[in-house]
Amino acid sequence: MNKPEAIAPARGRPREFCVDHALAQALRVFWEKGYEGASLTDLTEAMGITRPSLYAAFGNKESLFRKALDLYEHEKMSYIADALDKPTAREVAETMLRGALANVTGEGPHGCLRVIASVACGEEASSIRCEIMERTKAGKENLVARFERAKTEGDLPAHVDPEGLTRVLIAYLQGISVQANMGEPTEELEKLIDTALTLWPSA
Amino acid sequence: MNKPEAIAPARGRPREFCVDHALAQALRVFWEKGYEGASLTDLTEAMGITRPSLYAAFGNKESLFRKALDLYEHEKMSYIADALDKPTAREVAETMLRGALANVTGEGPHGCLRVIASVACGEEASSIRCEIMERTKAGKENLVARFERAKTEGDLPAHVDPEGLTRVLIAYLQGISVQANMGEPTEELEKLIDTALTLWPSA
DNA sequence: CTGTCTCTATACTGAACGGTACAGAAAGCT
DNA sequence: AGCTTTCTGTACCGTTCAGTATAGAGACAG
Repeated sequence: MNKPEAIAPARGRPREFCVDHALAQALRVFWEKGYEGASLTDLTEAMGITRPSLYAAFGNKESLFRKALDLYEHEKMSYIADALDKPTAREVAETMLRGALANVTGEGPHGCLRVIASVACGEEASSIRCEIMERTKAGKENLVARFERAKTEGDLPAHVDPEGLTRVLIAYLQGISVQANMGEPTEELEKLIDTALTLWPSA
Repeated sequence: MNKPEAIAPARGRPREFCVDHALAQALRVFWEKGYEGASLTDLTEAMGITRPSLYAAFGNKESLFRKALDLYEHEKMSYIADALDKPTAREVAETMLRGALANVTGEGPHGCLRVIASVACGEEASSIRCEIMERTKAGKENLVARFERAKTEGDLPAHVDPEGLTRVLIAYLQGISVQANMGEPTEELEKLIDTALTLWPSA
């Protein structure tokens, strides 16, 4: 659509706000309130811009959300890539769990944007739900492949089902998000993680 | 407030709809859309009554939701009481997990009303969220007590933390709800449960 | 300077929101 | 028959929703 646009030719009146900063503020609002719960008034007030500026810069509410979701995954879910690189399945799981806990109880709203947005969206925003489902499914398949590799490498027992184990791990992550969203303190969720790791299959 | 009202004295024009049936329809709408996602138009259309009738019979939207939540817990979450009566911790867990799966993938919308409503509600409906949090906390404490008993009875190993194990079990349930809500098929979630039971601590 | 381009700000659109006033309809009581 | 009581249906309240038309402000090219 756009050419590489090299260095912006800077024609016309220049924009008075920083797109990246505005997007970061929008992310925070979506994270707190979900997609449908975030009104344009909430968004524009947090972003410090007016509605026409928002529409000119980001298209519409849905495309703004998609950009915010990209930013979220890039900034807040980077622990997933780290986790997949760990040498053993147990370390993969532990890195995922502790990374998720830091994310959902650290700075920013409590809970995972993916879970909040997908559970909260009505049918009018079903394309949002589909988008999140697809991204979640892609992440799941990476984990299944990782645990299958772990089986061949002998750091998971032969009797475990990689698919089931992945769903268990994802359930932990979703449960942590839901409980953090309900305000459970970090220490309580650490107990959850410690117990989950106690249950984790040993080779 | 109301006296026991014995047999209704039946003064004035009688009501033309069945309150229980209307409440059941309201429950279905809240279950599909969450508290804020369910509009009065959605509700009255599904219930087959007009707005003034709804307000006369149920008070307002929030009190209608509370009554619907009562009905939901009584009708759809009865497996919890069954589970707590099982003789071993493993059977408690298995009954909870399979009961929850039947509930969130059976007839009716997919996912647990508690999870949907608590995650989806914005701050204007925070009293709803608080209500759900308290009910969830009460259920959690029952489970902790049950697992502590299981430890004294020797069907849980001494090293497990009942609190952590309860949070793990609740995370399973919440994860099942979130994944069912995303449309995952029953068989996939059975894999989750089977693996979770494989991991469950043995005495 | 004049044009042209792109941004900003005000003010608005029609629709949907939760909630209600009011008038009429249907029952029991006397 | 009235009279009272309670339900029903219509039509509305003010507010908020996502999205936009329009006018003006500010930067560049010529």
